[in-house]
Amino acid sequence: MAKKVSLKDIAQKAGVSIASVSYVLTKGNNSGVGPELSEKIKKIASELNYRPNQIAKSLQSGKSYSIGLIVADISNPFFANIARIIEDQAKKYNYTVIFGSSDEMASKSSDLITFFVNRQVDGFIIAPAEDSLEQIKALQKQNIPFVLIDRYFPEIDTNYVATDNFMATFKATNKLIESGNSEIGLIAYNSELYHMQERINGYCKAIEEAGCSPKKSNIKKIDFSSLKEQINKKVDELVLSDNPVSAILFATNTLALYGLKRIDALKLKVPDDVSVIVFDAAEAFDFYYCPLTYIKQPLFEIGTNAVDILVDQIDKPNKKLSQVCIKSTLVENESSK
Amino acid sequence: MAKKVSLKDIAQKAGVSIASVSYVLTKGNNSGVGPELSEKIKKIASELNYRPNQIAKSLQSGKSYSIGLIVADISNPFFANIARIIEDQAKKYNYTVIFGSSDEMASKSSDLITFFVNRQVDGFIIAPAEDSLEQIKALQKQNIPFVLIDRYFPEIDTNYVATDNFMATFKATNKLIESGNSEIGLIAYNSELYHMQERINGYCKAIEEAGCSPKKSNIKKIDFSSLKEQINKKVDELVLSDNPVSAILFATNTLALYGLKRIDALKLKVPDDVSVIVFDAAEAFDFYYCPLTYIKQPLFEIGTNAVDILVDQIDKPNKKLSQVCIKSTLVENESSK
DNA sequence: TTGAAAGCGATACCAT
DNA sequence: ATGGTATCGCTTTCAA
Repeated sequence: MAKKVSLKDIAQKAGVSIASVSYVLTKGNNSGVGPELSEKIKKIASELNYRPNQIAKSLQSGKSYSIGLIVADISNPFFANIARIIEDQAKKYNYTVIFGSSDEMASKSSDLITFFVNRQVDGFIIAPAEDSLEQIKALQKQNIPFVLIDRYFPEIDTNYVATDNFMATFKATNKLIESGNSEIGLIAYNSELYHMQERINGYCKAIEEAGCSPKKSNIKKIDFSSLKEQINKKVDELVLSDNPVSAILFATNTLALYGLKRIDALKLKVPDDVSVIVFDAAEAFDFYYCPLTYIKQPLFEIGTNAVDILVDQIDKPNKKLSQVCIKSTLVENESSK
Repeated sequence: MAKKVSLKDIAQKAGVSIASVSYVLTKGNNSGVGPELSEKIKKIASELNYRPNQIAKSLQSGKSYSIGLIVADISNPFFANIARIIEDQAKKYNYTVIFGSSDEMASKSSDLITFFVNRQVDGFIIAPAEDSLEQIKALQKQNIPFVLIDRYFPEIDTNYVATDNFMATFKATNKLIESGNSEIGLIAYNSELYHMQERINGYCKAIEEAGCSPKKSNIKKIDFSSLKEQINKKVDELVLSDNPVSAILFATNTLALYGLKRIDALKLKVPDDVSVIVFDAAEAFDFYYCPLTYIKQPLFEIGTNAVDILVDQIDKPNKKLSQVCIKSTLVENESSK
């Protein structure tokens, strides 16, 4: 790699001090440096195609202008979309985004956080993995700015931006009840994460308000790590039991993707045999024969807010925490009839 | 942010020099430092929870251990999947990935490259945008290591990893011919990018070998920036003309996504009314009523090879260039019958 | 208006 | 075996 041009090179060529060059190049016109000298330096800098070394700047300033984004899996459309929004928003503040996927595993998440802290990121945007509470607390203790997205921990006070998961599934379940479904199944992840708990709670609350009590047998929980192995059995339990459900609410779009495949394989028709509502849209559903009713999360707002809050927190470390909860909307289609 | 622990802090607490601390912490046991002192330093370092400042290391070593990934759009599943593979592979070498989306625009691509160069990335993995040839040449001239993926420029000698686009569409078109289709349409992007040209060439070659000459009216080109505005008209021109095609080859999965929606809207059935082959798989096709024949790109190989080659190039700047072309496979399903 | 020099944190050469 | 010190590129204080 050809050696890079530094302030020193410019200073030598111009026959001035490094300091003067620095002044001109960073402060612009009102640098205190004389106009002719100023011009000369600018000219040489551009001739030499000078590019400031961001690393050196960072070492000196203590700011890297980079943020670490940790999600479950960057290849998951939900997170890929958020990543794009975060990228664009971060660029507005001149921040760079470095990313990592935790695969919902605390150990990977922990490694990533350490890795990124060593690289001196100025802050984090994190969709925290199961059992990562301690890591988040550690971040807090070290006063490293961060914003949680998608999920958060109600027991600790942090910045977060998420949707109102409880209301979202509450409304969705109500919709299914209104459509005349009495037995409604829920397929969720087997997780203590707050967003998942809230989705389950919203479902239960709606059932209760309808005067029933939520049945354990209608709530199926699937392990993150063995989705494909468990989903068929859980779907079967819901729709093939003695008292089968007439509707299913899927707590994420990945669950729905595989769940619907099973429903199709069983030759059951949506919505005639089973009504369906899905949490989150996905391109995959574009071609489903029955247009799906789904809960639409405010991705753009989540992403932009997260960046705004993080950057603000980085600039003003004593700012009070921001906890943003944004409503999702229920997009009604045929599948919930 | 609580001030970070530095070598100096450890040195002070241990009553030794910074140099000794550095030796112990970087060289391990055979550091030349006495065993007792060694232990003492290690103990204090871990007590203080010392984390080396990667920025300082980078400044000193001239290596940032980060690579810039520039794709068209990180939220596009194709690139999101590649990003994940690159992330995992980079981690094996202790590299961090920072990413940016060019939206297929040369201007954005150029900004990103500059931005990342300033941040001292050690190298790039780039899916080059239209008209970005000059930027790539500039990278070359500056001796900055990079590997192109997905597309490359045949007129310049660079590292690249791509699939054999020509063979892929050649075989796909042949398949459609074998299935008895005489008029075959191609929907591609209106782009000079090599991968797109090769996909078009492969199609033409297959038609020629079948003893026909490719008709201009059967080849439809769509602008990147106005896909949704143009696709319906192009599909219509293919299937509703006086001499309609009986099969369509889509040059990317995004084109197919919208093209198939149009075909459905026209009440045409796949494959009875129109046979279809798609370049690349996508979750979106999982639910298409007719299982689609598609060209499966070797994503994993492309991603891992790109990282391997880049890291090798960073370590050995004089190494000769690697140009890797990996076959895609045609996954045959109902839609091409 | 200009510049010398300290310092950011870590490494490595060269003394002792 | 241990440590002083120059160095990476840049910013900023202080002095001239």
